[in-house]
Amino acid sequence: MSPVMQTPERRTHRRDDAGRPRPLADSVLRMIWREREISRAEIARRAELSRSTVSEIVSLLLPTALVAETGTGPSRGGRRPIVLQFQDDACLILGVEVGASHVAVALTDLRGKVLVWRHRTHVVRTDPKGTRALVRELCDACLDKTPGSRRRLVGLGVALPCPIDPRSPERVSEIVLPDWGGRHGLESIAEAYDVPLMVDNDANLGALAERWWGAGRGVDDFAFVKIATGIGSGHVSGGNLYRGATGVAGEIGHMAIDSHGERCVCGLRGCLATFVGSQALVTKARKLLADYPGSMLAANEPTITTIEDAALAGDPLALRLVNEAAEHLGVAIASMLNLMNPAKVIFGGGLTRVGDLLLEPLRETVRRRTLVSSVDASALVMSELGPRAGAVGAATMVLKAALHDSRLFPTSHRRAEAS
Amino acid sequence: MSPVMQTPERRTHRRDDAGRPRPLADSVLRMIWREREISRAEIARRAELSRSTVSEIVSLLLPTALVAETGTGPSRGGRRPIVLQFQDDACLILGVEVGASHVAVALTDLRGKVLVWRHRTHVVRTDPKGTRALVRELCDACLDKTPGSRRRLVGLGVALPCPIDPRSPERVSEIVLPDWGGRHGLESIAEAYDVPLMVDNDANLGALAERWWGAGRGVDDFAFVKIATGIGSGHVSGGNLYRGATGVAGEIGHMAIDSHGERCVCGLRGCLATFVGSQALVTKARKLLADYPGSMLAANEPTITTIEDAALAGDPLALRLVNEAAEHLGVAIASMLNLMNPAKVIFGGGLTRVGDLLLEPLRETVRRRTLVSSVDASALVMSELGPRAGAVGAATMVLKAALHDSRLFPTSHRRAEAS
DNA sequence: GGGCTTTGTTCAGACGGCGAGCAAAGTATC
DNA sequence: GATACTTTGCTCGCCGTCTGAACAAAGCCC
Repeated sequence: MSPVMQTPERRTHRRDDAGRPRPLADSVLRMIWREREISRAEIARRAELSRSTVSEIVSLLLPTALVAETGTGPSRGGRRPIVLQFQDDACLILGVEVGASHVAVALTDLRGKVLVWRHRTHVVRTDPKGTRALVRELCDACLDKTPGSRRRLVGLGVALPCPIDPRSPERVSEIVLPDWGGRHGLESIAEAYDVPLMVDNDANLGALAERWWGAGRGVDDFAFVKIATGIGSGHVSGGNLYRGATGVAGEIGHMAIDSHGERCVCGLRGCLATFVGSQALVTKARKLLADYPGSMLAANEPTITTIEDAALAGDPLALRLVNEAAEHLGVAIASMLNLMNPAKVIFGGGLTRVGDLLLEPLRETVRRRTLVSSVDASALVMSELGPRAGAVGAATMVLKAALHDSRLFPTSHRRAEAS
Repeated sequence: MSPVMQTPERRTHRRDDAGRPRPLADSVLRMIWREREISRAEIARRAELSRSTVSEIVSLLLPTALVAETGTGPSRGGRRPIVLQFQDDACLILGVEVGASHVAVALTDLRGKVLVWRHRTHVVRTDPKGTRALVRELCDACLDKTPGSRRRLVGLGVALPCPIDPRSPERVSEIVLPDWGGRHGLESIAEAYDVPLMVDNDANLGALAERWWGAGRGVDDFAFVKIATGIGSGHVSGGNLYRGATGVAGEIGHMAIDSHGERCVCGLRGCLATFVGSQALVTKARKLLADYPGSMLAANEPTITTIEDAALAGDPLALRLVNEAAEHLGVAIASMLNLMNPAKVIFGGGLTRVGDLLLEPLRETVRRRTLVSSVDASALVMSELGPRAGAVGAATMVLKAALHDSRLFPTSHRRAEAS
């Protein structure tokens, strides 16, 4: 039962695993997914099940087309095993990222591979209606490029640029998105495709994407810090997303790192966001331009993109801005490490374009500022998924839900609508 | 499977619920515990089980003496139900708190009620051997006061004043307790009683105690902030303890709230602990004494206790110290709220003696400093368990483990040693 | 080729939980 | 007070799930 699922489940059942056909079938399916290729005997050994049970479960899995027999594997001193292979292309998932000023849609397979990608800038904050139409348009475009995709669609995942309370996932914050009327209103799109809709915050889904496909693979406790217009973080704890009481956990941008600093919109003084957000950097660049008359930034009105470009080109002013941002970010990260004790911190979002220019001074700051040294410098890394993290994470949320309740897969027993 | 259990489980089993007699028996037992008194039919309704299944499970539970039939309840329009009552006094638990400078032991029943309490100050940090002997002595004293207690003992829980990594619970931090040689060495005591040993950090166990018996009842996401020699926090998320990657989560005392502040032992500048810890308050009191010649604190060398007393008596200097501590604490709490989004914050430890003197300015600071207002002022409250939170929490850890695996209860099928 | 191992299947059986049915013991209605 | 109805707790047969034993097929090793 995903806390962020909006559409009701297709069948009712009483307890978490009861009423479901073959309680262990899903865990066997997940193992095949995880291992990609595995034999029945190997499943039995790893899951500590009897070979007869595994055999019976596999015979139920084969007709779903999610798993296929693909030849034989190497002998272990006896009969050669039949290789069972998870069919990554058996189904498709739509992952949508709605940012502050853009919409991106990824059509993925069951291994997180992006098959079709659509991206368009849009005034999301002020135009909810147009944004909804755009999401629909880009989703349709993705599906139309892939024959038969509607029939094989598992679900629609959406990353939104505001906190989502798992208890009422249809609501969006009226503070962050004042023109949206408190609702994202994307239900009709999922209904048009007859699939479940799931939504969550973009930082959470970025974290999820890194956990499954990126720098967070195999790491059960880490933080994903997204530096874009604002700064948000998603936290994975014990392998699962940490959401807090009302789903607004991860507002690392509003940690106070200097109680004498400037007042922030959130009410605190000296928030991290007042030092490191795009707007803060641009403002600071303007202020310092007088001291750096030869800077590349003097040519035009500075933007976050030109600052990044200048830093990569070695411009002293831009480098100073990045260095100071790293210093402030380091203080907040150090506090976060002491409080939440992740094993790793993954940085995503726009500013990560500058790569080690940001990361090196950041590592140095954190190294100087944590005695308990809950993480060493090597645990501060850049996102591996880059700008696609949000949309891929949205698709991953659907994949995760389906792998934990395989009845969500549209295999055989479901719809026969037109593709 | 508790992550902090040190002694191996009594029987081996393969999966979490497999190999265990009656998978649903423990959840029925927990329901009876939770409801105190309940009929078979009511259990069947709430757990969505058939009456026949419940009947059979109860017939297994009755011989354990954890549950007893105690008459009949009111009719609901038909035959009157037989009341099943959880027997809180069927077993006993030892909960130990080892503080920086004291040892306390509570012998509790299965409802967290403290039956015997022993407390003694001791130089814990510098005398590991004497501390271990003292723990043993106080435990023996508790057991000796209660006839037959050794036979009915479920386990030994210990709260330690340093982070505990669930993956190696026998280890203690060499930084926090340098004289202890990296190990707490309490295994032999549990072995002497032939019960499992479980250990965890004192802030975590304070949080657990408040969750089960205090201000955190029914709250699935909250933070417990312990203000004593240092400042630590325990976090409950989704009803369970949040431990982080290596069990050191909750070092709220080392959040940086002023990057220009004094350097802290931890490497950061302007840590909360440099403003609000006992030592910080005493130092500050000395510094300010010149400005407050009439202060009650001028009589003797100020200590944290005399400062608390003076504040309660209305002394201006002491009140100023408390107010400023509340202000700094408020900044850290606000940041923590933004990052972790608890529904409530519970304050424990020594400084809480001053009560609303601390809480009121704290609430005001937090109110001013959180726009997203993830908690309102009423969600900042004092501990309900006070100085016993640690020891009671240690016992609760054992109780929780036993209620999730009733084979830990020493009922019938176990030892017949001398009591 | 013979002995051994491994794989995957079949089949009888154990076990947990379920629903039907029933007696006991209550309430509601006349 | 008699009758009808409800609720409780138990017994019993049934079903689905998983298991172990047995077996054939297919490999390895000597």
